[in-house]
Amino acid sequence: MSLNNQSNDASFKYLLDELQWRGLVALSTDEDALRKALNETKITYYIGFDPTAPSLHLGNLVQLLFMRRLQLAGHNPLALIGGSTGLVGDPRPTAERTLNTKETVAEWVEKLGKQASRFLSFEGQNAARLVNNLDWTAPLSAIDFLRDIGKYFRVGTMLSKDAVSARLNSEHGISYTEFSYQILQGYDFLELFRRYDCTLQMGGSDQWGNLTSGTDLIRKAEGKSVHIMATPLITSSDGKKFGKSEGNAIWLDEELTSPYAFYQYWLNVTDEDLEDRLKVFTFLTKAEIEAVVAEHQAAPHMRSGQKRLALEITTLVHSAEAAQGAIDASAALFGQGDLEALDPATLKAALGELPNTTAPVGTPITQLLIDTGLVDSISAGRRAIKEGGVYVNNLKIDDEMAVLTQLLHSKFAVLRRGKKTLAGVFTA
RNA sequence: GGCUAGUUACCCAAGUGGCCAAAGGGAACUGACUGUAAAUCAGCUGGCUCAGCCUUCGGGGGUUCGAAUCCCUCACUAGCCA
Repeated sequence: MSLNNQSNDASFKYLLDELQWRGLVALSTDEDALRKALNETKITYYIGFDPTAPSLHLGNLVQLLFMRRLQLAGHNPLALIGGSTGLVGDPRPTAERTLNTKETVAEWVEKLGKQASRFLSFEGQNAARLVNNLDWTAPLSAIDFLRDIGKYFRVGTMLSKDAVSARLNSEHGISYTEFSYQILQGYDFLELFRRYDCTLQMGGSDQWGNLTSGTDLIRKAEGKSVHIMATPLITSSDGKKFGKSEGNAIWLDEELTSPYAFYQYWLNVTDEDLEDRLKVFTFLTKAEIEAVVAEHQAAPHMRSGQKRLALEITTLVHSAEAAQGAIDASAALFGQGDLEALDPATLKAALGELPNTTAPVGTPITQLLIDTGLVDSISAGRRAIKEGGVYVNNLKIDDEMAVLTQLLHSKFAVLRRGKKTLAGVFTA
């Protein structure tokens, strides 16, 4: 981690101006009041992360870095892990969520808390604090909940929230459980306001309805006005979903998305999105980003911008060592020279960065494709070969029944599907 | 509680007794072209011991030589009525 090297861009007079320049603020409450609050006082703010998976993903990273920027300006971060909200599930516009068991959610709370902690500083005057909303919702009885909190919520307002109305208008409808979600999130903000004097909640703009439910509740229950800032939904210019590769989410956990795969994801960012990504995901200053973009545009085929972006983020999320490993592996495997020319040590290290398997000579190529996760079934493997999309050591395989024969340095093989999906094979 | 309509592969959606592993579209994947970019064009998308076989059309049961298609039942969803 390199928390110490991070800083905001001193060329901005107001923090909010920098945040806006980075494209992080799509919506907020009273902008002038917020600008003043952020510059003239030190406030306490929070963002919630619900345990809906065993790891945080790139969408969460946007929020974590958003938090970090405020912390760098001296404000006090509260990272909330939704131990209770994760048990309920916020309404997705499409369909009802499947509930996870309490044990699973508890396990994920633990994991997400650890992950989130790496992006914030837990030292100094404005050290970050990790909180879990299960701490204040678990002791609450259903009756107290309905009397003390439910009374502040109007059903008409609740129904009008986008997430709810979208579901009501869909053929899926919405369960009472998910309908209630906004009350829980609103209550979180109130509780954090009472406990920590937390006066700002941030989140994605798709959470707007849930964010306002908190400010409304605090206004009604405490007669105080508090703030919200919402980031825009990050989109890709090519229409693909942001943060997805081959349909899979990009996770921050290296077990789920290897540093190599993570690095490659960023290296493949399309030119049009480059500048936006640099602003959101790196701590480079405005001047630095302008320079990186200018250099990139002068020679787009060199991909210097993507390389810088990938290096910065991989270092941030994993480590400088992991980033270097990914760079070396990428250079070795995507290099012009033939694989035969690589020395055994470099090759071994590069293959180690990829999904890999160990198998003896004579193993069917289709089996190797499955073992390394390049395809899901034998049929898919055969199909891939038939389509001309499978290579071993850069040689196209055209026989569906082909087996492993050619090795590099008599121990390795580089398996490739398509242009850039690679895997390694070691022979015992 | 009652009535009506609905539940099809990753998503949307056609199919109302055999010609259905299931039209079409989207998305993904592969190929060509490129810069590990975008756009475009083409191919392809249940599984397997692959000229054949097996499992799929909300769950279970039934009718039939034969069911995604007909009947019963359960679950879920929407709308209307109470």
